[in-house]
Order: sequence, then C-alpha cells, then structure tokens
Amino acid sequence: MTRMYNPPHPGETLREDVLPALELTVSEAARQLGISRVQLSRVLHGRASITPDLALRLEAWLTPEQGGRAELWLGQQMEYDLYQAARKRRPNVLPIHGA
Amino acid sequence: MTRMYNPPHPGETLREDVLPALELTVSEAARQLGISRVQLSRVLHGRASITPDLALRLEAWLTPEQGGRAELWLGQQMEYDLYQAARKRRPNVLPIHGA
DNA sequence: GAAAGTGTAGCGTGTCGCTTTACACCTGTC
DNA sequence: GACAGGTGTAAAGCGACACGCTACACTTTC
Repeated sequence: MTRMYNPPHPGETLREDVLPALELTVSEAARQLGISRVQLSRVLHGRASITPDLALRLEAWLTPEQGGRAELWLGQQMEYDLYQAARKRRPNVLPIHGA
Repeated sequence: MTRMYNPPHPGETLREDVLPALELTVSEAARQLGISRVQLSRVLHGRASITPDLALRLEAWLTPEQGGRAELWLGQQMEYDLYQAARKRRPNVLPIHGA
C-alpha cells in the first residue's frame, strides 16, 4: 500500500526515450501507428492514456528491445492512474475486521 | 507477446474466492465498500471493470492476506482488457524497420 | 404471505478516447 | 518575404462505459 513515488506518464517515456531513439517525427510515428497525429501528441504530453489498443499497436510496431511489450506500457499507465486516483479521493472505507 | 491463456475477469475472483471467505452478502459488501449493490453485482459478473477507485476501496477494505493490493486487482483487470482487445481487433501496424 | 437477498434491464449523467477541422507558432529553404 | 513542414492544442461530434437510482422478477427463509 506504500506508493510514495510519483510514477511518470507512459507518454512521457515514449516522448523522451523511444521517439528520439527512432529519429522519427510525431507525424510519421502517428502515421505508422495508424492513429491521428493529434491523439499521439496528446498521449506524448500526458493528456490521453495508453489504451489497450494503443499498447497493442506499440507492441506490433516496436522491437522488444525498443520497448515493445504491451504489458509494460499498460502497466505503467496503471501505476500512473492508480497514483493519480489515490492522490485526490481517498475512498472512505473501513477495514473489514477492524484489523 | 505470447498471451495464450484466457485471463479471468477480476470480478470473478472476487465472487468466487474473496466474498465466500468473508461470509458476506453482496449487499453488505457493497455497503461497506461505499458503492451501490447494482454496481458491485455488475463487477462480480464481469459486466463492469475494476476501476482505480474500486481497487483503492478493496485495498482499504481487505487485509493484505485477503487480497488487499490495489495493483493486483488493477493488474488482473489490465490482463483481462488486453486479452479481450487482442482477441478481436488486431491493429494493422507494421514493425518499424521491417524487423 | 412477508422479508431479505439477488441479478438485471432501463434511464440519466458524467467522463474520456478518438477523429476531424482549424488555428497559431516555429523552423527551414527558396 | 513567402512558403512548406512539423508541432501543440482547442473545439465539435461520436461512441463507449462507469455509476447511481428505480423497478422488476426470482429464490430462499421465516
């Protein structure tokens, strides 16, 4: 239950690590991934999430060495979403036995 | 990239393993979790997903031995969603260097 | 028969992913 | 200076879905 670190948005990883290594423009990457340039830009800036569909596209697009594992992208998104959810509303739920 | 097994919906796990061990009714569990009975029933039967909010509620409610880890619930939901997404639409994306 | 528990359909609301269009900005080259 | 290409982003429209509420039918237990 200790989640002290601030997980980065996976789009940030994509923007800072993956795309520069590929030497591709955002427009060209979006074209190859089969999504719109606008949507990819939103993901890269943390304004949209890595969806299962996008994770599968990244897996089909990248080599395993470049980060082509759908579970990794989705898992990082999950960590991010969980942290953001815990940061604001903590649900008012009591432990079950009082334990 | 090999995802050959059929991951169960996490609500199924909740219905078959967790709730029986607690000897609680669905209505009472929903009340303690702070969600509606209808919504919990939908989750238990795979008609609704484990959201970050619900995962945090489960974590606050259950002891760690009972399965009280938000990441586990969300991760199982992720596996399920990923498998379902891969099962139907496979995105038409080419590998990046023809590799 | 009454009460409690359950599954589920239907409705309304809010959120969000996604595309398309459009705009403003920056950079290079002619 | 004009023009083209790349970029970020806002707005509009659509579809999907989580969620609560109400309502109904069914079952079991008293």
